[in-house]
Amino acid sequence: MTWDASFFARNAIDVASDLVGYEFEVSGVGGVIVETEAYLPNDAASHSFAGATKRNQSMFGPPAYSYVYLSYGLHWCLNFVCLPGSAVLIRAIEPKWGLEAMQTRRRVMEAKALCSGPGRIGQALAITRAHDGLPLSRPPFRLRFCEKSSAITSGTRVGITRAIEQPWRFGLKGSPFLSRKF
DNA sequence: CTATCGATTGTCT
DNA sequence: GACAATCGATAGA
Repeated sequence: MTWDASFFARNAIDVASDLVGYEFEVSGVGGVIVETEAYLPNDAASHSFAGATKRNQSMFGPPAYSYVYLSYGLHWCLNFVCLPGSAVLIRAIEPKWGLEAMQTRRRVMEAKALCSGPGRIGQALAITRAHDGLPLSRPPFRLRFCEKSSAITSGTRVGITRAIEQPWRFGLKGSPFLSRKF
């Protein structure tokens, strides 16, 4: 079982929910996606809300591509593009491959602190502007379906000031690698 | 444990 | 000039 571009050519809410449990890696470093958030067109908290700009152009490109942006001037965050103007933010990963590389890049040893947050993932997987607008189906990325190991939960999104009530954050129930509890 | 605050820079008003 | 899809350190309960 695997995925294709049509998997992402859907409502970002459905994609965000379905992505939890997938395995993802960048140049051999990664693990299981355990937390995601959906951002939609006409969503006041989405970078695409005010229309296409130089920064968010990837969000308006083809589905199944990456959208990487710099958060607070210092954290690179990774999204998977869905239908035009929508994307799924990858918020937490359960480390599985390349633990040593992650520990070196993050300067932390505990597995729970390596990828539990969008900025931490960016640092652990060495994501930069160079990873923006690339197809998820080809190196350095690798994304593959993985049988769900437990139930999916949902809740409100994190770190935003608008549309804060939307329950568009999804996660693996009970996972110790979440960025926050639900 | 929770709460607060500084860091740092691209982007938009 | 203001602000941001965050993190880590620190102070206090």
